[in-house]
Amino acid sequence: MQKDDKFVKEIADMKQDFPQWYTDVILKTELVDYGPVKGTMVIRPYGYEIWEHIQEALNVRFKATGHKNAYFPMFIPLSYLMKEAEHVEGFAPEVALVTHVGNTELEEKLVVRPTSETIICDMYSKWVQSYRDLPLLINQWANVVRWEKTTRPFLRTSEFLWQEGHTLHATEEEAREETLKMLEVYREFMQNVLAIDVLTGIKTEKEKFAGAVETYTMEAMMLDGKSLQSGTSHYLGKNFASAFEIKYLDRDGKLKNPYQTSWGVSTRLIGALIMAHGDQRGLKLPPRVAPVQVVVIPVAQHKEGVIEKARELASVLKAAGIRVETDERDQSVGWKFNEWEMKGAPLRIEIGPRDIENGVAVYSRRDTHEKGTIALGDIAARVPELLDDIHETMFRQSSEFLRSHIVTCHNMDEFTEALDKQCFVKAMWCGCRECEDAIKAETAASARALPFDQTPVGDTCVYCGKPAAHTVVFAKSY
RNA sequence: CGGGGUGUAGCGCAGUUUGGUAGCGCGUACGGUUCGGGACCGUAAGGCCGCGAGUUCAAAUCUCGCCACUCCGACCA
Repeated sequence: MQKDDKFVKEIADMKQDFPQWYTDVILKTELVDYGPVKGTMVIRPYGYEIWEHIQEALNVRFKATGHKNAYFPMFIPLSYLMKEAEHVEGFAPEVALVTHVGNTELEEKLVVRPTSETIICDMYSKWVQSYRDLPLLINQWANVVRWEKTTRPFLRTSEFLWQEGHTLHATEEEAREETLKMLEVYREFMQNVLAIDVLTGIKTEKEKFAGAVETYTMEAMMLDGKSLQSGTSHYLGKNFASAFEIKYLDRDGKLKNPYQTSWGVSTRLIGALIMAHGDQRGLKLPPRVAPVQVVVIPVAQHKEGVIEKARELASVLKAAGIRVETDERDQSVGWKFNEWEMKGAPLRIEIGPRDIENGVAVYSRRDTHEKGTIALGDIAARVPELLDDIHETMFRQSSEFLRSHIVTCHNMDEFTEALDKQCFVKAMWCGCRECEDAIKAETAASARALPFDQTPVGDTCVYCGKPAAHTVVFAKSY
């Protein structure tokens, strides 16, 4: 009993300092471990399986939109990176350089890819000859390296896993359409797979991708009110195509540069779902990516027939296509309940002598902590329904949390007050870089997105009072 | 790169002020009793006290140097 209180308090303390809670919970639940090289992380099997489910769900969507997967090298000649001016400037400070092989200095230094636009464009320039080769729709799953100064597992690590799509199109219109289409693919994925509602919009000039004409973003709200850029889609125009001399012969017999897009999401998504759904008890994983969707816990498992019944239930569920695990470890049930709640399993099923006698099993939902019983014969039918309902409930909670934490502000007093209350700030902005920088310097909040819905929330810039041009959402971010 | 903090068992820490046998909790292994919300008893294994010099009869402890990690600021999926 005393131990229980101590544990609850321990978790409550974690929640007070949210970043600390985050770090503790992902280490305790064995999602990751720290790598020996500073800023790197080891993704352990439990965490990696979440990534695999994310990959599966995205690949289904990419196939549906006509994209094919491919793979490009990790090493990029330094000269490639230098070809697009803004791109070099943006990435140079954080690229890792390979200068030697053994004792021999390399003729041309190699960068470890921070992103693959350059090497992919180099290949595309060989592949594209005719308008018949367009559109070119390719995605790659890869690791990239960005040597950041401060790191946090999943949210920002020196190396991370991601997916990057790179497409070429004959017309600007089609490329712009592609950019928005992929943003929508991401948004729909966040809603229907990760159960996270997001704010979508356009990045300001200051925040956009180095080398892009326009960057679209989806921002997810973490439980402490901070924003996490969870995915981006860029319209690149001809910036890279002209730098890399990608040319095709059009119907009219003229050589032209195609229009380009790129878009990506990373293992940061795992960080997003932890920080957007977690609670005092630990992780709360959305059912569609949870490595263990249902955990079956035999109660009084030493008694005759209990383990057998638990295994039988699990095999029924497995046959119904559910990821299920029977926890037969020699621990008390209370211990197992707590551990699986901390690890975020969406649904728990308890089966003990009493239940067997009554012909039922007890379930407990991770999202609402609601408990109930299911007749043993209905398990295969009821559990999938419950998992779907858990997903819907989690998304609704996420959506309500986001929508109720966006505050419209007309002056800087309201602005700082809203930030203190851990909210996103919706305000007007004149569009100048000076105001954007000044707001960041004073409040630590950055412009996250110009929402698609540009309904004015005032007519003067919240900072300088000049006539305003944009509705912007500001927030502190990870 | 600027400012703080911490390095002692797998993890979390005490011990350092005032030098004198290397400790506690959790975890691990073995044996037993338990099991409907983090059970208990017993036994055991596990240490370059961050690294290097110095002072001393004697250093986790004092002195000097170095290193690593971490939090807060500037940069970022």
